[in-house]
Amino acid sequence: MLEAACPLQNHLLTALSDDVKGRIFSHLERVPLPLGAALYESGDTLRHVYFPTDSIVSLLYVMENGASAEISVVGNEGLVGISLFMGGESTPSRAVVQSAGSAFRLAGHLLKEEFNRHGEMLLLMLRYTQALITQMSQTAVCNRHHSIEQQLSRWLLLSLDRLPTNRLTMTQELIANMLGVRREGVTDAAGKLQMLGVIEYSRGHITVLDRQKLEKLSCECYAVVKKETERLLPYLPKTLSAPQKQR
Amino acid sequence: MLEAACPLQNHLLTALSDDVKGRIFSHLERVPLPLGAALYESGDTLRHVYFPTDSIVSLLYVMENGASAEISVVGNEGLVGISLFMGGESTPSRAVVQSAGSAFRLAGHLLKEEFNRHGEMLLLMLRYTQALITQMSQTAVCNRHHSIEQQLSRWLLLSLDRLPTNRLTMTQELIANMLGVRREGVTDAAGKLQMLGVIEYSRGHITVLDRQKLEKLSCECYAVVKKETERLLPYLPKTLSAPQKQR
DNA sequence: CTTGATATGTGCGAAACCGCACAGAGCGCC
DNA sequence: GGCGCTCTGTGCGGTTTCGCACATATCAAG
Repeated sequence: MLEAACPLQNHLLTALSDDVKGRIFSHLERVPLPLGAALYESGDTLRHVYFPTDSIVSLLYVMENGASAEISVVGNEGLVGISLFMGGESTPSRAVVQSAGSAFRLAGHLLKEEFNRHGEMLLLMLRYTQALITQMSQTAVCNRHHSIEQQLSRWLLLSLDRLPTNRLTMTQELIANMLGVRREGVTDAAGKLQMLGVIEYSRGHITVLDRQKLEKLSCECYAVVKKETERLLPYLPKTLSAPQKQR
Repeated sequence: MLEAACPLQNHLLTALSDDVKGRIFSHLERVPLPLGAALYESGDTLRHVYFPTDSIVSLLYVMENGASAEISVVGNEGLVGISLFMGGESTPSRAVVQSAGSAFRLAGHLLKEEFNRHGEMLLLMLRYTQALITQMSQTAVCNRHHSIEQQLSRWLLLSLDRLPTNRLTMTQELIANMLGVRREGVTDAAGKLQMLGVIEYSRGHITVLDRQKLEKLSCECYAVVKKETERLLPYLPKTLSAPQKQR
């Protein structure tokens, strides 16, 4: 399991040329990301960007009354902290570790330095940002039009794509917070999926048994985002889940 | 009404230095935007960016079954077509004129040329893009958590901020399409707002009578986006609605 | 094995929203 | 002035989701 310690597990880092890697990689610092940790809070001035390897980070907005909603999700296909190079240095959202693991972080000024060379780093970051925008847009659509069951399916697929296994460590309560719905609603939807033999779960662990069925149960939102992301970032591995996953 | 013909009515264009204006302005082409016109469809390769002056453009996603949802809205504070400089050249969304008026358009290659000088145009575009991201995020949150009445209020405020008057030309049917809800739901909500003396409407025209009340009836989403936009783009006029509007 | 904490299951009434059907109201046009 | 189109109002049953209360199940630690 040394892989988890390799920056190349992050697709964006892999996509960089040797030239850029030479300048950047020695400054990458591996940080463990425990479940629930906040990489930044709403309004925080960012000091680092994070490139997840085997972890997943949720960007979510927390309302005044405490309710929350996930805006987008970032795993080894992306990075956390786009506002650093977009110019704002902060956002009204919160970044929370949804699946424990590691990430490599880079000091903000070093990222900006590389970004301001106006080479491939800039191109890569902007294309990734557009992919992220697509995901956020589709989240808005999904929140408007689709059932909890469809949204849960989409959410499971998003997580699955960013993990090396079929097994998520995640309580229904936490999923409910991400989706911005009641825990009971998630229990219902998960119960149906289990009944259909698509997933299997118990006390904070969910195993996806039939990915194809899950994709059918999900709404079009998942496919739209996936397709657009592959178009925007074609040099990234298609799906890291391509090889058979162990159950 | 010569103002409508001036590029300086667009806040982004105004914010550019004389240097950049000198290079850009002679290539700006004024185009009328009639209600309902589509500046681009899902997947279209963009050829121009549009800087609205007195028009409003909605970015929305149309689902396979025909239902739709507004992702964000662009008026004289922004531009339509960010995917041109973000690198994708297209998006899965659709840009539709929500309020008739004019815009100035610029050929895509000229915008990219200026963008690739890596000067203020780049900084400005990226900051605007971050503001747009905030708006999209908040749309997702709003779709999840808030009532039609709150969302209608927010939507009216967003439109109001981008118009020179208090009067919108807009049927409830169209608003329903934007919000992704039933027309009857909008009728109900609008009826309540009228009852409260906040708005007045008839056959495709809505007049906002009491903006303050409207802000109170709206959810926090409007204020969050507005505040963040002002932070990101401080050189833009605070609110173009500052001077008294005629009724 | 017991206890306690956490995770999940279930039931029930209330609310919001939907889909549909149709009635009325305002406006343009002949 | 009347016809026809569009826009708005209203009612009704059905579904989804919510909020709350509480029951049950699983796991870890003593």
